Amino acid sequence: MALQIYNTFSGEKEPFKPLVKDRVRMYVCGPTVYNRVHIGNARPAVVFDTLYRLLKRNYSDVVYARNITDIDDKIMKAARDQGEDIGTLSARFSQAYFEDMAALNNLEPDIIPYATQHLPEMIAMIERLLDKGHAYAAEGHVLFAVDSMPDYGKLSKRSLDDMLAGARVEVAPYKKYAGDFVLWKPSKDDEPGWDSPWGRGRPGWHLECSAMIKKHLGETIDIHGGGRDLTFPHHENERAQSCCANGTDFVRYWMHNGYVNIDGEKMSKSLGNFRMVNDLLQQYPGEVLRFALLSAHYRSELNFSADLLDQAWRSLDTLYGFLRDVEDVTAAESDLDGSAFLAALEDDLNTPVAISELHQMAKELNRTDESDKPQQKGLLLAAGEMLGILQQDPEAWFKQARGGDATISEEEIETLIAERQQSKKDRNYARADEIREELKAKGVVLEDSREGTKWRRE
RNA sequence: GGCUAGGUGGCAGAGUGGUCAUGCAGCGGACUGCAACUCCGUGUACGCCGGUUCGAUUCCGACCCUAGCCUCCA
Repeated sequence: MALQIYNTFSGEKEPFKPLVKDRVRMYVCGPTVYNRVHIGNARPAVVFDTLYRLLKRNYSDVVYARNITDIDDKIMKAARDQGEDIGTLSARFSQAYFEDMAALNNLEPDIIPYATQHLPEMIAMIERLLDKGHAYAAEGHVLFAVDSMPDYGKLSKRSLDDMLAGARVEVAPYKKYAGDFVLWKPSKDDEPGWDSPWGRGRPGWHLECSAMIKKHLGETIDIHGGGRDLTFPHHENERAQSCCANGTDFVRYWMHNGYVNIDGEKMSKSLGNFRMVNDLLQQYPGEVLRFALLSAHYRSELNFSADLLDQAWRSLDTLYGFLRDVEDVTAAESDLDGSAFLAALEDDLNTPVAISELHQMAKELNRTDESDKPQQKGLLLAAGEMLGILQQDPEAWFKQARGGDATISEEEIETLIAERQQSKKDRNYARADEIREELKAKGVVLEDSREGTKWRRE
């Protein structure tokens, strides 16, 4: 079955067809780098990374861009608070972001554009919008005139009247119309700014994505992704800018992931109920976090809890356990073509079902004849790679520290295991059991088998 | 107030007009010196009330509840 994608724009699942055969251009909104990211911010990165892996498998020419917003009022505030230059601050947090994303096994996007490196493109786009009558300058600002675009609001499915009726914000005096949004705003002398035809200032938030997409991916792209909360106003406004400036279709498939919730509430910086990726990484392997994020369909909300992470960890243990049993089997080159696993991913990235299929593949690997194991192992590893999991050495997986620091070293464990082997040989089972208990108390579980004793931390 | 999503077994989470999701946990059994791993077995799940239907968790309507967006936000 061919890839199906739910398109926010149409509100329906649609067959995916790239604009140009075998060529896919995808853009995902990245972070505003003024502090470390939380697990909710990580969700789109993991979801669209998984989609990227699938696209690369199915199409020969895929380009994935994920931006860094490095100019923004929040960055300015954070820099001021810390007596730091905005460039220094944003460089530090973009680096931290890359580290967090790498820990979650996200591949690097092909292009990582920075807003501050695209001021000329943004200014050019504003000029274009002014020329075409879609924008106007007022009091040092340039605003986009939303009523100049007939289908403004179509992406987020709301009418201007509805929005204004429910508006809770004061309307700035320089706006001709309450729904108009800023393309350019003036900077005070002590604020970062760039020279422009409208004076020294800085761009509005939505503009960077429009300008960078046009420059790096073209006027019409295939997929644009991000969190659900970006649908409005960010993506609606991006669409308005790009469609009006370029005069062509902007995005063919809009994709939005659901939120990560805590106790049924959206995780957000303003609510203060967020969990930083970096903090979680002190307690859980990145792979566990990734697995947890993929355990729900990307459009659903995902309730985040310690229980969820523990379940993810146990599930990965089971899968790695099967792989450990076939460590001496060389995996064959296996093709996922026609597999239920692939069909699940191609059905609007149904990762819960894909994971279910992964378990079935692992079971199959476990029960199949020796002669078929290389093939089955290859399949399982290939499927794991599509999801960005199961690529570690199984032994290393089980020996990694759990929940922070290891209280006993590998050498000490090996010594005790050797002593226990001897005790067993001497039929001193009391001592053997004592060692088992001692290790268990230190979070080490022993598994005897014909080949010897294996251990893992838990 | 306007608009948009949802409500599935202890937990997580798919899906479907009529046999089964799946995983984690639990329980029983096999295996094991004891364990662990693994294997086998195991649960009156689909918010509430009506309607359509031979049959609805799945379709339709009302109701209740939850979350989100309308303001920076993945």
